[in-house]
Amino acid sequence: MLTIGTLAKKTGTKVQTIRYYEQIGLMPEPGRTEGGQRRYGDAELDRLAFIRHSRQLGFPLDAIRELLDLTDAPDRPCHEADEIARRQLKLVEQRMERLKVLRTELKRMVKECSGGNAAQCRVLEVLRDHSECLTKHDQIGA
Amino acid sequence: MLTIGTLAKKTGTKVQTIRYYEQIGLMPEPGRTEGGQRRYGDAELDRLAFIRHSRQLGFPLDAIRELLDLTDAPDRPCHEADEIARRQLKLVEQRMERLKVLRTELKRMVKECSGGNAAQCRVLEVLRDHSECLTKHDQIGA
DNA sequence: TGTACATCCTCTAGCAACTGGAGGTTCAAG
DNA sequence: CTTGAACCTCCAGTTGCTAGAGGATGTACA
Repeated sequence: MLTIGTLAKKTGTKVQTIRYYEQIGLMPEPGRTEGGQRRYGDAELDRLAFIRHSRQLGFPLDAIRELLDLTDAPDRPCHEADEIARRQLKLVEQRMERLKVLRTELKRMVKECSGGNAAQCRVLEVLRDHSECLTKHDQIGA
Repeated sequence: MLTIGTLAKKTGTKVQTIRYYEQIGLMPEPGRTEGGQRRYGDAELDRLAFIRHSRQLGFPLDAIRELLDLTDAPDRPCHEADEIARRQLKLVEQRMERLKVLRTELKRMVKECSGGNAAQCRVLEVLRDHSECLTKHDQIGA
């Protein structure tokens, strides 16, 4: 039986995060001691490790929820999990594409900076005037 | 004189976002009509365009605030803006590195999926067991 | 058995950067 | 003068946590 702190350490999660996962129904309500403290078993440890690993791979919690449903129903076809992973892969690739464009633009801005004062600053100038950009970058975020 | 809606259209911003920028002090409080509606001039249009473009390049609002301060003080040295851009460039490059690792892992997962049911699913298996990963990926998010 | 103190509990609020909706007012065209 | 699109304020929600207040519990050691 593990305390929440031990579980946290073993999975590299913060205690509050575990409670948060419980709150949103991603982790089950565990058993409690007489005094009301949570105690976890190996099943919960596995589940949390799964969640954390999926997060590290960038899966959003909703996707993880679906994946967990699949592990709970081992006879359902695999392609659903495959689908989710493919979706995530696509997302990652899209983000990389966008970042590539941004990197190019930023590199150019930094390179052209000749070190005068703000009035002649190329960085500020490029930001001021979108038309100076060599590439289109219309989506926000990264 | 522009209404908030026209300003929004011209800059590709949502109306609410403009009001939000005003609320957090990124945009100035504009003039109002007798009835209390906001009216904007060209200075505000330029400022908002600057903000939006910076956001498209991934700059966080805090950084944009600094950049705006610089454009307001044209005799300050340029290297501050340069610094901010460099910082952003570094961030973008870090994100790309992380995404690259994730992409590799996800690709492998998807490739190994042979299409049985969830019990034999490679995707789920890899997620279950971190030790199967070829690379380390310890940071969450992307 | 007592006590110290690390860890646990719940609850609330905050982060970034918006977005959406309710419920009501104003503006401009016809 | 009416109509209806666009405006107003205020509040709540998004994602995925994180931090803190204020108090209870569990365990090791004397």
